[in-house]
Parts: sequence; structure tokens; C-alpha cells
Amino acid sequence: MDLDARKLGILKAIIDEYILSASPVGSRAISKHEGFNLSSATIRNEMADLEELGYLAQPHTSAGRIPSDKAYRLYVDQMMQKAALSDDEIKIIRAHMSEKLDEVEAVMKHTAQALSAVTNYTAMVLPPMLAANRLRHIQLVPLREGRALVVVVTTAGFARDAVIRVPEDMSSDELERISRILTERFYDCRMDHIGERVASEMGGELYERKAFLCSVVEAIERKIEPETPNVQLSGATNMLHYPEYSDMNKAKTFLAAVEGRSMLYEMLKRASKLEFTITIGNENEDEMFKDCSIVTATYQIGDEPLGSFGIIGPTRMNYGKVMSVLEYMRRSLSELLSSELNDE
Amino acid sequence: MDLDARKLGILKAIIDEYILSASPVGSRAISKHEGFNLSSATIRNEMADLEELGYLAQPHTSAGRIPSDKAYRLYVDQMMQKAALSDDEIKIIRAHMSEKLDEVEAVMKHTAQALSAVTNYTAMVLPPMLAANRLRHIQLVPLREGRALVVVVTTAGFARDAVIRVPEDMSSDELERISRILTERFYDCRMDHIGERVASEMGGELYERKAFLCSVVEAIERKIEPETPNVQLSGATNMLHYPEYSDMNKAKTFLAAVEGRSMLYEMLKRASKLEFTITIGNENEDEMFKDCSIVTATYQIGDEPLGSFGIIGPTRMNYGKVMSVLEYMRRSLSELLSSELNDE
DNA sequence: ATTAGCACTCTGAATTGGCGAGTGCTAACC
DNA sequence: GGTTAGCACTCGCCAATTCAGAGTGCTAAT
Repeated sequence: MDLDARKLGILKAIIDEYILSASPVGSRAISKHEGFNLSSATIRNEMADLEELGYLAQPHTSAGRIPSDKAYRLYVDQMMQKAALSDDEIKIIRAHMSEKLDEVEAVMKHTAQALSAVTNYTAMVLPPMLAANRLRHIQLVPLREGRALVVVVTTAGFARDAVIRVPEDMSSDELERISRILTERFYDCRMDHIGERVASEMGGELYERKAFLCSVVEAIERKIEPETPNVQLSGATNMLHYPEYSDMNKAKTFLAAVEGRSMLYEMLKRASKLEFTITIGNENEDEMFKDCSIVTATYQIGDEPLGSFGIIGPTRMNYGKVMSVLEYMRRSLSELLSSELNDE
Repeated sequence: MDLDARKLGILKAIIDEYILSASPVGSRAISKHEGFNLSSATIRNEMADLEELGYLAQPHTSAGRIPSDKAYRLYVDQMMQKAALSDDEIKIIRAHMSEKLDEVEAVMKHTAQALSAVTNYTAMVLPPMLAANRLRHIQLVPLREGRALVVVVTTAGFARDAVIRVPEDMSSDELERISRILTERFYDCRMDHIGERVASEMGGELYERKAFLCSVVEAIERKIEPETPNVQLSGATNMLHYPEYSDMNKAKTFLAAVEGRSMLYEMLKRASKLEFTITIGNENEDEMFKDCSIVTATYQIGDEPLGSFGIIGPTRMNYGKVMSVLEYMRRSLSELLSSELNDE
């Protein structure tokens, strides 16, 4: 059931054309395509075959053919050529990323913006998951009556904070003391191991403050994997430019789904196990995205994957371009995060 | 040029009706309205007068009338009655706000969600501006070669961080020492005064580190008023439900404008000088929002205004409801922030 | 001052009739 | 046998047309 060279060529031509035009492509268009010297009738025969094999579909008799998800899968796996980024595109990315970025949140936001600006699709970025980071500092800062702010800082320069309760009898000196002890004791400990370590090392001078320490640790653990999905989103409205979403209801459901973030969060989390993923149309589990394709990549510090980001577009997206952009971004984001944040 | 009681009554009836139906209201509908015992012909005469006075407009001959911005202004100033919140609505708000909120960002996000969920319009929230907060703690945490993270914590429990450069010859002990000195020296100093204070008190033991301290202060100052507008947005897609935005292009421009955040940021900043603002249609400076109304309120800790939030909807919005919601939210948000963050 | 009546206007929805793009099939061609 | 020209047919799309309904303004009567 695999295709001969000619069928492949025709299929590729159809897909390329459809990606550009978004409207069913007919036999005539392909027969005029450079390279083939075949009449439209011949192409028609081939197209009928391709349709039988499930690679093409017809919206209705007497329309051209459009590629099926199966066709896109084949295209992505075997015939797509990555499109190198143009100078202009690189300039766009640079413009977004070269601003003064002294905070991780800002980096994430600008990454999303750069991605959506350069691809014209919808971009999403999952901020770093701190699990694999190592602790650098813990600070307890007393606030008003019975409250304090826990601040944790990790090796890579990420800070998280949370308000916690403090026993009434605890002085601010003692909070300072505890901060110092915790920092010392757990310096360079993986963030996701702090919980167990604290549990096992609760003895000694810390024992009497057990309950309090537990609440501190719990607060920290909540921050490792943000429960409030903090996914950065950009260019959701780009989708409205594409004829696929000229139907108001489709547009509405798409935007609503995306605004909720939580689906994106799940997808990105799942995807952060693999360097790249491409999910086409029906391969998506969410009903919502059955006619979208989603391409993701991970970024990392050293070898440790930190988080991921991706592009959502119509199945008819420009896969070649998108892949190149993600590759480029993966590299620059990883560099940016491991070597330095732009403080100048 | 002021209106007699009957004209006022008719105008109010028209506005109330139009707010519900979004379609031009005709004389017949009003004449049937309870309270008036007038025939449609009489109403027509009055409507013609109201039109001449600029309170009504006709989309075209032989359509009903729709209220002008001027009419809404009158409505809001003189005839609107605030609609008390229903139990259901209060429940919705509670549901959003009662989650575990141990971080200011999360509070802001949930506030926006609650607002948009309960009003069905678009909600925006400007996170606290730290200018009026007082410093509680400064911590410099060494990261890799030549970098450190500055963390500042304010009285109200807000934390901000930024990556900065550190002179190569500075030890981590010295960073710790400087943290302690800075915290001590500027404890309880208004955030927006730190700059000048540092400039004037640079003498003594800190003098030799002048350049470094300047960069620390600069980083802190950048965080007081976030340049990356960090406005929380929720329910942008709610607008698509309203017939005003059934036109794709209108919807597109609205969503794009709103996604950019920066306009919202400006508006909210401007609005944060007043407890409440209502801006109707053409009163908006931005071309983009000429057929929206925007209602805002501020929240505060004690008497100090911290930030603001608001609702964007069609000019035909339910002003009474929106005002009540904002009042309610203003109170609960101010309480939440001044007394405690929900850590349980 | 109010109202009934009427002619007039305008929109929006439904219907219709080409036009054009594209197909599938058949018969001829190399 | 693979390829192609030719042709009848299908179907969506667009523009033009029609028609009902809602609403108006005006006038004359109450």
C-alpha cells in the first residue's frame, strides 16, 4: 500500500498547494505544476487512487481534493523540507528577545510573542518546571500578624513566593534563623526532593518547629508544579485570519478553549518529555483541536529539560517553517536561560 | 434642554429595553410597556423629540431607535438603579476567590476570572503598583558567574525579583552583608523613594560599591511600575456572544487590541486615580473602544490605592449590574489583600 | 394633547438562475 | 498499457429578485 514516486510527488504538490491556498486543489492546477508533464486527466486518475487510499478527501463532488490527516502525517514524516529562516524572520525573533529581560516570566512572555509573530499561528509557552532545579536560597520574611512570605530561589535564578501562616510566638529573629538553617541544610538539593529530605531530617534543632516547617515545605512544593497553569499564550487571534476560522462558532470555541489555558498546560506537560512533537488533527485527544495541528519543543538548561513551548495552527500549517522556528527558538531559549538573562 | 419627566421615563424604558435586546426599539414596544398609557403615535412624537435632542439615533428610516452615548451618560448619571447581586452571582464570585491563593499573581488572575464569569463581559485587572508599598526585605542571592538575583519583599507581601550583574570580585558573603545593610537601612521606606534615599546616603561603608548599588536600585525601580504590562485579562471571548461583535472584523480588531494589553494598562493606570470610572463609547480616547464602555474601580490596602480593575463591554452593557459587581469586588479584593491571602 | 389610520421605507430572509471550477467516464492515441 | 482529449454532469457560490414584517412620519379626527 505504499505509494510510487509519482503518487508521492503529486501528493506533495497537492499538500504544498493546499497549505498555501486553503482551498481544494484541482487536477488542472497540479498538471500545470512544474516538474510533472502530465495532463489533468492523468492527475485525476492518480488523485482518485490517492483518495481511495485515504490520503485525499473531497469536500463534495466537483470540488478539488484536500489532504487528509493521514496525508499530513506522511508529509511530515517523509517529504517535508525544513524551511531555513529568512533574515527577516530572525530579525523579528531577535527584536522580541533582545529586550531587557531580567525575569523569567518576561522571557516566557516574549518567547510566546516572538513565536506567534514569526509564525502567524498561536503560540504557547510552559514556564520552567522547577522540579529539576536546585535550591539556592530560602528566605522567610515576616509580614503582618501571623504571616510571612516564603521566598525560594533556585540555581537557575527562578524565584517563587508564597504567603504562609506563622505561629504567633515566633519572632522575626527566629524566622531569620530558620531561613539560614534551611538554606544551609538544603543548599543544592533538587527542588522536588526537599519534601522527603525535610521529613527525614526533621530532628535536632528544628524538631520543635515541625508543624511550621511542614507548612513551609508544603508551600514550596506547591510552587514546583504550578497548579494554576501559568501558560503564556500569544497570537490566539492570529487564527482568525485563516479561512478555517471564518466561521464564527469555530472561532469562538477555539478561542474559549485556548483562553482556559488548562488544556494547553496538559498538552505541554505531556509534550515536555520529548524534544519535539507533532500532533496532527485527529491525533489530538481533545475534541477541540481535531482540526488543528500542534507542534511542540522543549527547552532546557544543560541536559535537564525545563519546560516546553509550541505552536497551534490549522492542520494545513506550514510544518517546515514551524519546525525551523521551533528549533531555532529551542536553541536560543536554552542558551538564554542557561548562560544569562539579558540584564543589559 | 433638560427633559420633562415623561421624556425621561420613555428614554429610560428605551435604554432598558435596548440593553436587553440589542435591537432598535420601536414605539409600539414602549407604548405597551407597563406604566405608560400612551399610544405608539404619541411615543413616536416623543421619540422624534429625543432624537432631535441627541439622545436617540435611528440606524435607518423605518427601524426603531437606539440610545446614543449621550443617552447612556444620562442614564448612568441619573436614572440607573444598581442591581443588587443575586445569591448565584455571589456564589460564582466566591467560587473563584476561595481557592488557595497564596500569591498575588494568583489573586489577580482569579479576580479577573470571577469578574468576567459573573458579568459575561471582558475583565481586566491591574496588579498592585508597588510605589506606595514599604520595603520589608532585600535579598541578593548569588547565582552563577557574575550574576545574582535581587529579591525585594514589601510590607503587603509582594515579592519581585530581577537578575543583575555582580562584579567578579564580590564574594557571596559580601552579597549577604549588603543585603542585610540594605534591608536595615531602607526598612519601611516607600518603594518609590528608595532611589533618592540611596543616592543621598551612599556614603560610609557602601561608598566603594556605588556602581553596584546603583544597578541594584535600578533593578528594583524597574519592578515598581512594571514596564511589561502585566495586566490580567479574562473573558475576552465573551464579547463574541454579543451581536455587536457578530461582525468578524470588529471581533478581530477588538480581540487583537485587547490581547496587546498595553492599551488596557494605560487605561487602568489612568483610572486608578479614581475610586470608580465609567467611560462610555466615544468618551474613550482609543479609537478601538469607541463602541465599548469601560467601567473601572480601584482596590486598596488601607487608604492607599494599589491598583485597579475593570470591565469592558458593549456600550449597551448592564451598567447597574456591573457597578454592583465592581463595588462588591472592590471590597472583597481590598479585604483579601490587606488582611490576608487565603493560605487555607 | 392624543390617537387612529395610512402610505411609505427599509431590512433581512428566502428563492432563483446562471457561472465556473472540477470531476468521472469514454474513446481515441502513441 | 499508459496517457490524453473531450464531454456531460455536479455542485457551490454569487448576484439579482422577491416578499413579508417592522417601524416610521404625517394627517385628520377625537
